[in-house]
Amino acid sequence: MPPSDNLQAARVQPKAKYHHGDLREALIAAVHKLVVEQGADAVTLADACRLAGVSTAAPYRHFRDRDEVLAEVTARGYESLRDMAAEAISKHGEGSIEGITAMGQSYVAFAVEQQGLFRLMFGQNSALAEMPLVNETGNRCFDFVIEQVAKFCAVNCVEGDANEIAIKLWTFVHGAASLLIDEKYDRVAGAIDVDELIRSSTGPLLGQK
Amino acid sequence: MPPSDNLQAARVQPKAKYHHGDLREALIAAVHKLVVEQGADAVTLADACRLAGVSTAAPYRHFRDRDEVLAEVTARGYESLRDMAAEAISKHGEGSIEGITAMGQSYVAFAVEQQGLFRLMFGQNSALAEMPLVNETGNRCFDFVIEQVAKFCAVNCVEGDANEIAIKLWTFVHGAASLLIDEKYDRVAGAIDVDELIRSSTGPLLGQK
DNA sequence: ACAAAAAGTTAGCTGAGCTAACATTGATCT
DNA sequence: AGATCAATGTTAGCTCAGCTAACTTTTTGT
Repeated sequence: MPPSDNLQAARVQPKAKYHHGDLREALIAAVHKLVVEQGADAVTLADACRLAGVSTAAPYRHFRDRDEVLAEVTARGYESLRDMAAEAISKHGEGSIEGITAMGQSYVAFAVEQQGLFRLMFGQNSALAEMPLVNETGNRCFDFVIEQVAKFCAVNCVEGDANEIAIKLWTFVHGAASLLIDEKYDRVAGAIDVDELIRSSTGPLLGQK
Repeated sequence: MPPSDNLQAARVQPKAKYHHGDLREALIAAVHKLVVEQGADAVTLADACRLAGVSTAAPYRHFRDRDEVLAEVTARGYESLRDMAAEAISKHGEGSIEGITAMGQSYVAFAVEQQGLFRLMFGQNSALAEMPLVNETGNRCFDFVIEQVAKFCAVNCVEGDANEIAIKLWTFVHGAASLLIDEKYDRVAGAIDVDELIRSSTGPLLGQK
């Protein structure tokens, strides 16, 4: 009898032939799903194999090890976060405070919707941190955010170093996202309106009244 | 031949007798050390046993499972963080902005000095999050921080809800600590003076000019 | 059509978490 | 003091995940 039919039943793409077709992508998709659902630590390559309907040795034809799959998932997370930020900006126009605020809110939304992935992207994993793929997509993502805030500062002639202000805003939003998904806010207050928290802090941090 | 003599050599307290004496504390100390050095995910109960000079089955006389040891380490982390905050406040006096700033800086210092522990305290571990020991010490820690900021607000008659302001400050400091230890700041700027970052943001977030 | 490369498989190793059964020791009770 | 018992060690062994080696099947290129 085949082991754990429940997982095999949830197979992303049923495998009729000996060769899967696109196991590499299927594994990335499966690991992404598991990361989002259970957090990276709990993710097992073996479970991903069951989802994809292949043996536990199959991944090693496509990836060096478990970390390499996680790296791919992480990199795509950065790209996705960047896309969300870009969308927020383009909706309100570059250089507008609404755009900056929306970008911050989208950052938090990403963290909430994909907790496990967010933590993977920002957590400690020395192996991942050293991979060029992860670093490059990460840099592209952060650069975009900083760049947008700097543009805002330029347009609005806010005093102070644009880069420094951008970093402050990022710091705040990142703190909000982290504390929110860690459920730490619950300990010191009732339900918190994080969107409002960000809205009311963006101004002061930008040096406005 | 005995396995991994290098770890046995580093044994916290050499075991001469059959009974260790205080294995419970020795294991907590060993796990703490390993958490700080390598991060919680990489910590192995087996390694802790080697440090303490006992067999890998010994811990189960004192702890239900690996998570219960981590819970103890986490709880002590909260206590330690609270102590650092209390020290910062008492050094500058309650209700002073210097005390609030110092508290924020001590928060960051704790994160930097004990990265792995900080991440354990604020990361995702559903099993730990449900343990009363962890929750209670965590609450005591956060309550203290919030309480001090609220006191500051009361003394200085700052407008706005004291609790809300406290949460904003905490958010900012937590974000700074997280991004700093994740080395994300490096990607968008040269060396950052986090102490200065906190100093220059505390005022605006407190609603001051 | 056939050889080579790509991409699967099974079997098996290591090492960690954990349990069960057994051994040793220190504490307690008479 | 000596016997007993609870506490706290140990060894052996189970499961399961990561990973490798050797083998098999399919696809691809000449």
